[in-house]
Amino acid sequence: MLFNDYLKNKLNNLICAEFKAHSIQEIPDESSFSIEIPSNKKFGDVSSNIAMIFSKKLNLTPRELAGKLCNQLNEDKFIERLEVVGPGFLNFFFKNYFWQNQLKEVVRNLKIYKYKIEKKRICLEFVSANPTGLMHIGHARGAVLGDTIASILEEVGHDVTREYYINDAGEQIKKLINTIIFHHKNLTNEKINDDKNLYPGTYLKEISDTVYKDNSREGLSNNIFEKKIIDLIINDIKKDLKEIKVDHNSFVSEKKISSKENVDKVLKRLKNKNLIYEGFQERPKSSNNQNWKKDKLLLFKSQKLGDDNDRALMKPNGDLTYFMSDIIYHQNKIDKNYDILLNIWGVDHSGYVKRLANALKELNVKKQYSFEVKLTSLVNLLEGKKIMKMSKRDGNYVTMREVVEKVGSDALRFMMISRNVDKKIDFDFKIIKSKTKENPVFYVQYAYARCMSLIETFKRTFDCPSKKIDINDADLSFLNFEEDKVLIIKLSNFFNIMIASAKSYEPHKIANYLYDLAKDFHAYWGLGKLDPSKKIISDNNYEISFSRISLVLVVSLIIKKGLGILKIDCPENM
RNA sequence: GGCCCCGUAGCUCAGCUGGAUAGAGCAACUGCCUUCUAAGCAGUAGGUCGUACGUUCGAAUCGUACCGGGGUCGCCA
Repeated sequence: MLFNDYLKNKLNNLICAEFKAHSIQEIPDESSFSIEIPSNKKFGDVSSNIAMIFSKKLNLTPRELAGKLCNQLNEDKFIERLEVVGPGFLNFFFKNYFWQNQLKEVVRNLKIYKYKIEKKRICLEFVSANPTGLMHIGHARGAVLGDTIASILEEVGHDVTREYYINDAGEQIKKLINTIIFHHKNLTNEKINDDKNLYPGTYLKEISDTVYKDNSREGLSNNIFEKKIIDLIINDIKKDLKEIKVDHNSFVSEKKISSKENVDKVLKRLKNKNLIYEGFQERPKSSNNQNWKKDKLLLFKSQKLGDDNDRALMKPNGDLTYFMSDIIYHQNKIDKNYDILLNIWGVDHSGYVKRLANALKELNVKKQYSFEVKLTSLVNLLEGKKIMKMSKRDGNYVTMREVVEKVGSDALRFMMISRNVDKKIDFDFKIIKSKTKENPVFYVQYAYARCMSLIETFKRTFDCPSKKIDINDADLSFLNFEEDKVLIIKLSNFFNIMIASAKSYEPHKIANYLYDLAKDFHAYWGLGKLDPSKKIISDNNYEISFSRISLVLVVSLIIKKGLGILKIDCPENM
């Protein structure tokens, strides 16, 4: 059993017994106390705050309870030493063979580890870039983040749908179609500028050419013409997503889901809740819509729920607002009985989250579900210290495609999740292309390659080129140095990182862990430089070499597993 | 102005959701290449965790207020 599970069980049982002895009915919450790896070695290999958590309930001081637990644990065959320290910490020092054995546990668990989670059905919506142009670097962040979160959630055992919501309705599509038609009719090569209310850029010119070349516009209904254009763009987006290994298994069309039937259904429910009315709104300050008229329209009583304003559901011309179709879309997900609706949106949608959450809550008072949104911050493209200008005005922004061509999928993916969502990312081409420690992708991959190289050297040295390194054949009792232990503890903590990452929807925890592990491993490797007796492969001692190479093997397995979840390659040599 | 996010070393960021002496990378300085991959390793230096109260055994972490920075407040999506 892995150390965390072992201690958790053990401590939990003891606490349960204490509760019983004190005639306390309730069952102690296993998740309320911690099993952690202290940053300071002095505080043990592992430490727990359990006594401080439960002492009050048991009417003891933390140190008293800790002492009691300590006495009962002292017989444990794996524990070398156990201390009660400070306010009541329990600090565990395990025997070496316990840690040596953990290495085998890690390998065993790599395939079969059962994460302790309650399995949920999760609908994860991400990317959902509008089909009006190619993806840019900001989209890439949402794409990689969403895809990676999905992989992590699946790894720990959830059931995840990766969904792309295609915004194929509304004003922007009209603008798109107008742009396509403009290009076709534009024989004099007139430029698009702001006041034309069209999308700038050469990309849509190409789309226009393709649409009109393949199939004459004649004979196509407006609907089919429109669909053809959107399909072309969506296919380009899909192609780009494939390049960075992002794959959705569900595409939902806004147009389709906003059927009259669905609209009526939602409106009826809102009406029953007395949340809609017909009224007027002031012209918004920021709107540059020249066609704006003060008109009667259907409104949602958002103010009642703490919003600044009531919000439009239907435009005067009968079209749905984005808000309305989004309610329908999310209602649809709730009706499909997902436990969790998780959305990855750009941070510019922040003001919109509460509004939608409120509407959904009102519509689903009795329903169990949770609605969560991760808002991704900006990405700056840098070349050294210089920020590359993203000129949106003329439509010539740096596309994700170009970035991938320059740095590859691995580097892009790693960078995009290396930071918490609410921090901006400086995507520096200079760093990302460098082969140094400063470039985290490289550093981790290099650690893996170094492991592979060591394993090869081991086989060469002991003349067993076809040998398969099996940790069960190794005598791990040679792994007695403090440095061995540090690495082993790190490795046996992998599954805890995974679950923490899944719980908080934060892939950067895994990225950071892998960087840390790589660092520890490189340090381990470096020991041989300072002290030849600590070389991983010592020419004259097969047994010691074999045990150390087993440790190296597990490092490589964990890196491979971790990078695999992040969908990043592990080159065998670099 | 309302709401959301951020403020940790000179710079870019972690900090395991309340734990013990706050950690990495870069930049600076010092060692280590007849090499188990120097594309690397070891070491030195660098901090009033924006400020002030509060919550408790204990706060970078939770709460409130303020200061500073960003985002957002459409009949765009």
